[in-house]
Amino acid sequence: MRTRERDIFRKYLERRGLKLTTERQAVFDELFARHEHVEADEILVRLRGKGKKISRATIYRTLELLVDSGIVGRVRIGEIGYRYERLRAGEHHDHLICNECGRVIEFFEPRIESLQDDVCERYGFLPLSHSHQMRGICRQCRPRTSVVEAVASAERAKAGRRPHLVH
Amino acid sequence: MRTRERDIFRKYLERRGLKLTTERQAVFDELFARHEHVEADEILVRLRGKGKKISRATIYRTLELLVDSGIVGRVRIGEIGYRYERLRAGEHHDHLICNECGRVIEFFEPRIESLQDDVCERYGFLPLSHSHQMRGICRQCRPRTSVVEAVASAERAKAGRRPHLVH
DNA sequence: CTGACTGCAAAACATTTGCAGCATA
DNA sequence: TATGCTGCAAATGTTTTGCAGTCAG
Repeated sequence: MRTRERDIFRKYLERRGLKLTTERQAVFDELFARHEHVEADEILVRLRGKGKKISRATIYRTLELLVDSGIVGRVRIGEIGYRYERLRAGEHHDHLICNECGRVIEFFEPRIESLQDDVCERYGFLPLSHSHQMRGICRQCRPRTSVVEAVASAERAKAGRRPHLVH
Repeated sequence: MRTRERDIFRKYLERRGLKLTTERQAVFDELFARHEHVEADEILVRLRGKGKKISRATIYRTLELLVDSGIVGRVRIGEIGYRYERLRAGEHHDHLICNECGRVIEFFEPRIESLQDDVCERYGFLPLSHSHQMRGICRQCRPRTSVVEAVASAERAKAGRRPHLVH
């Protein structure tokens, strides 16, 4: 399975004379095994856990190729470092990130997308990419989190040098 | 000038038994001297340029206090590190970032803000903060940048490990 | 005076890179 | 077989921290 993306990747490599090595396949598989937002190091740990021998450098190098080939996206979700997510061709989404459990919810709101274009036009700005995310408390965590606690949670997140984005 | 923010900061420090040192004042002044999006290191360089003796560690420690006091915002604008910007009470804005010249344009679109709330409601998500930015080519850089070049610019940015956000 | 602050240098982190040996097309 | 790949370890760049001396309230 995941033949479509695998083909894209394979062709991407072929076209520039690169090789589809076992390591590259392993990273690909790990990333496409389930739909998640993974950190580079998580991939290393998971693969090592499965007994595969691979180095951190190769993970990073492969992730760069995957992102470049367009089938994987790189987003800043935590405060530090990046998360990688598989992309479905032509689709696009932004993120809601829970400060409590770290859950990442994807959303797509066409009216926001179109207003973005309006804004760009207003400033004579040619948009090439955008990044939009909201942080807060997700539905699952809300029942056990009052608004007061939510603010405290934001504080905690800040103190712990985790989440918290400006505004 | 900048009495208002200076007072907020002073009170913020007082309330927690912290001290308003010359170094903290210097960082404050540098940040509020003009309205820009500055990197920690830029502040160091500027202050040193003015003959002030201050260490990088103190800059970072002071920036944390300023952000915490609410009068300064910390945003990810470049690919690496943060930028700091003074905030005006109650105001909020998001950013357009030029891949060519690095210029940062602030924008505020109430309809986007309100749609954000809609999205959150839809997912039962309690929003606490958000981060929204678009990358592309600004008005000043567009005349000398065709669309084809713009894409190339995005590529360059990627290769140079600069700009480029996913999507 | 005393607890808070500073500078320095070292540590921490995520990520990148140089290099010598290894393996895929 | 010839590039391109890999792992390793060292380098990077930003931000944080421990510590001993210094200073604001």
